[in-house]
Amino acid sequence: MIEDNDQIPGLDAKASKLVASKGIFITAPKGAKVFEPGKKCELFYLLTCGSIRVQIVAESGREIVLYRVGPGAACVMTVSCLLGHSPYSGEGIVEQPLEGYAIGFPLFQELMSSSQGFRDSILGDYSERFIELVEVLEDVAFRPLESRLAARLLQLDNGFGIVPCTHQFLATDLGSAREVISRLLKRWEDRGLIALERGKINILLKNSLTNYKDHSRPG
Amino acid sequence: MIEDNDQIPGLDAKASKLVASKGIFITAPKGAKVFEPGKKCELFYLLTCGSIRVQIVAESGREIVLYRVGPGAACVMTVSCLLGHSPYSGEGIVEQPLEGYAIGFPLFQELMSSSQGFRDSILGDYSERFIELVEVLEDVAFRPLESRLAARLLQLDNGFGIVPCTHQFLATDLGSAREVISRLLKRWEDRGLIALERGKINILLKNSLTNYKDHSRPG
DNA sequence: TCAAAGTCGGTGACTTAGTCACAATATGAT
DNA sequence: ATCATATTGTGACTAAGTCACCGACTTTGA
Repeated sequence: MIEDNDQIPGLDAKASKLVASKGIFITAPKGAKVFEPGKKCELFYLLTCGSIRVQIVAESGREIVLYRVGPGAACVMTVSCLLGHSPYSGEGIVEQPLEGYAIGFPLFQELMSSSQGFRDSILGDYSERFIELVEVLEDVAFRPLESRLAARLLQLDNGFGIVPCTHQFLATDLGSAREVISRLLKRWEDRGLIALERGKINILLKNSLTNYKDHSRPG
Repeated sequence: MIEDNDQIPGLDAKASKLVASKGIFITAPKGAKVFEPGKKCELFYLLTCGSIRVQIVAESGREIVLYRVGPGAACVMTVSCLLGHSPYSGEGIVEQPLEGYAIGFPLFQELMSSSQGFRDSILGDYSERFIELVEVLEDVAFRPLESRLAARLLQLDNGFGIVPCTHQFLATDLGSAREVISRLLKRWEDRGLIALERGKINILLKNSLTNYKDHSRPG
């Protein structure tokens, strides 16, 4: 539970109090499914800690990550579904163990009309997520997979040229298929750019990877 | 110019007056480019008539339509760029000859803080466009082109089984390439589903097209 | 009315990406 | 050690996009 003098990230004192008193305190473990495609949307989430990964899923199992939600940020897909009374089109997976408050539509509306700060933050989140979503679409539709994979590897580099993740993780992250990622990585290994281990990728020639990355887009 | 007793679609009387007095009245012919990738965003548009097609463009020239803006609707990409002070990531093309008002950031903010109706309409537009954008992403990333093409043809059917458009139009609309569309159409023509003419497609077997459409997704 | 320029559609050859069906190997738990 | 599971490797195939053309039709202007 939240202390009296604590605040919920993204809310002012008054709104925090309202949510803490009328909302439902919730927790969820890593991997839990917060919502899924087709399900009706009835609750809005305000996180105090943890994070949720929001993604779309194909029948084939292929996934594309849309954005991630943490404390102080609103899940705009949830807002859209609440406002439009439409079912979810994506799924929300707990990535970091979660704590926060769930509120119903009436309380959500009360916050929207009473708190300028809440309104602004929702609008700001929409604004940012929208730009990002367009970027995801551009990447998926136009940018060569090779370039995106190189960019992601460099991004995930922990500073020592080591990327601790599976091929499946990368495939999901980029909205591709595991086999395709495996083949690209294998080709780079054959050329000496990287070294592959189970669950780990070692970057040997950072500069060459950067070339691949930039070949079709700055990142 | 707008009459005193007219209103700008989507705005209440007071806001209309404000925009009509402080905004710049603009017109643009079909095909005009309202904004383009990389350009700074400084004006917000309120249309009284006409429409704008908002799309992203690849280096190769391939395009994907994100949404269309008409009277009473806000161009959410413009809102995002205004709020985030970021450059446009897509381009806006006039599809139906345009009339309306352009307002600067200060006036936009004044409307946002003074008019509850304006705020609500912006938020509502975000909410709808967001859902639609996710749908576009799902289609482009997961749904077979054949299915999407069939759906679009049936959608464009004027009721007499005639679709008056070029292959290039369909390609742009679906975010594909002209040659690919031409080949799919040719195959359907060989099988007797459609008949092709220059700038026109005749649907012969509606039911078979519906099968293709539904083979991977309801529309 | 004729020719040039532009638009529209067709085609082959090639590359990239995704799908399907497996096999092989590594890891961890019991 | 053995079994279940997770991870990776591979071949064969299909779908989609790219590139480089060509030819056929339309519009326009001299």
